[in-house]
Amino acid sequence: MRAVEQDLKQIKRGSEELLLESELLDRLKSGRPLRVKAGFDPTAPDLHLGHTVLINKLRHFQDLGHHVLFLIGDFTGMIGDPTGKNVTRPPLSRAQILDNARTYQEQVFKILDPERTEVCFNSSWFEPLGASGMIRLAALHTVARMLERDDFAKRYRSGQPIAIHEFLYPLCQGYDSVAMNADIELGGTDQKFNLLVGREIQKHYGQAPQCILTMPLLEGLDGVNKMSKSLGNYIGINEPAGEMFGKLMSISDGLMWRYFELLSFRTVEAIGDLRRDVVAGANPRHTKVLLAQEIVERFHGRPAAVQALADFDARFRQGAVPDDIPEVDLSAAGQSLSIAQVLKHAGLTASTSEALRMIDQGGVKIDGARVDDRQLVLPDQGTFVLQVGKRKFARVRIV
RNA sequence: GGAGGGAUACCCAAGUGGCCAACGGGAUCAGACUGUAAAUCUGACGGCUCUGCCUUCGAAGGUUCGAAUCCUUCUCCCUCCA
Repeated sequence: MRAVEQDLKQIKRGSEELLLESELLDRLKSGRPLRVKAGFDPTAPDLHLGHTVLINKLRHFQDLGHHVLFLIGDFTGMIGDPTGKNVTRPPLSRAQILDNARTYQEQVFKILDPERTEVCFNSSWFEPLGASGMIRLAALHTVARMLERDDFAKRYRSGQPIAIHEFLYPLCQGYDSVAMNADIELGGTDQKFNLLVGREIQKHYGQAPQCILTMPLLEGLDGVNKMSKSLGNYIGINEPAGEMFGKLMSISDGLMWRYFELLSFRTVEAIGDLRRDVVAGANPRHTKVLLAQEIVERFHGRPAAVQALADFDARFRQGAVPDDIPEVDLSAAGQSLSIAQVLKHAGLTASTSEALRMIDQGGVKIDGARVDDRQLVLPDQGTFVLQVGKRKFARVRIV
């Protein structure tokens, strides 16, 4: 009995909301491994730190002996989850979805225990369901109840289009819970509506409604929007150690505490101590280094994390050129190339116009020396290190 | 089916015949200051063989010396009525 209380505490830690706690407690007391569901849309092929908030929690469940059902929404992916979106998502092709799903599985086992994870694809029950089954499913819910959902209501009010199939998404997600016979489903706070629909649908199918555990959404690098691939404000867990470290260092001081809270495995007390130190005058930069080190170490190991810090210091505190920069070979074809052309072809700028602007603004360097002359012509052979801004480098060899 | 409103660059949004590559805000990028933080200041922000040229204002035609702006048709979205 004591253990069950402990487990519940561990489960709730860091979470936003647990519905209904009493139901979950009863299920925990039964002693059987719970079926823990979490769904992922294979819309983006890379997992990022935002996803790991939830995956870490799944890992907690596994550590407590429960069974994780990792759902890849290969069917619902064709709909595209409208959650939090103010526009209709373009549907993905079948091939894209399968491709993305594979990448998902590879990455998720960096955190989850494969032995206690069951990977499911919801096409396996939606394909057999058929059109008639889908209509029966759709009959279980009303338009008015769908419009209760805030983002639908907003879009409707502000004159944004809502396609009919977007209404199907919450229903499908709910039916997933039926098909998987889920005891509890995890999701971001933005998923609450969908998760609740799952309870309704389960009741219709004679199942005990699942419990719901929502996790806070992790803000992206901008500190405002939630971390997402499509907004480009994410840190992918497959990113190179240096990349990951750099991105973590670029977050704002305020956001850093949020990341500590949701990503760090440090105890609540330890984080509180760090915060006190900063308030007392410690340089927040050092604290941020601790965070960045911890996260990089988790995905790349200790040596890589140490190396990333060393590289970072060399590059930004001493202005050194990083070791592993892209190398580009360009053919001069007998004639000399203008600097703008080279920058464009090396992929450092999107266009020659942009290259010229960067030069005008003093953002371009060759072998460490600033370029002032937008007409500059490079010799028809040789190797140069080109830099645009603080972070874009390329070693260009002209032959 | 009927009536009305709308579509402008990454997003929001001005512009209703020449001064428009298109006001303004946001985002972004560069420079300065820093801790690749925040805040602040400066600048840029369609493309090119770049003191000039080319292509953009839902699409296609048309009127005009000249159109994002006027006309026609089409596509899409919204609102109200049925």
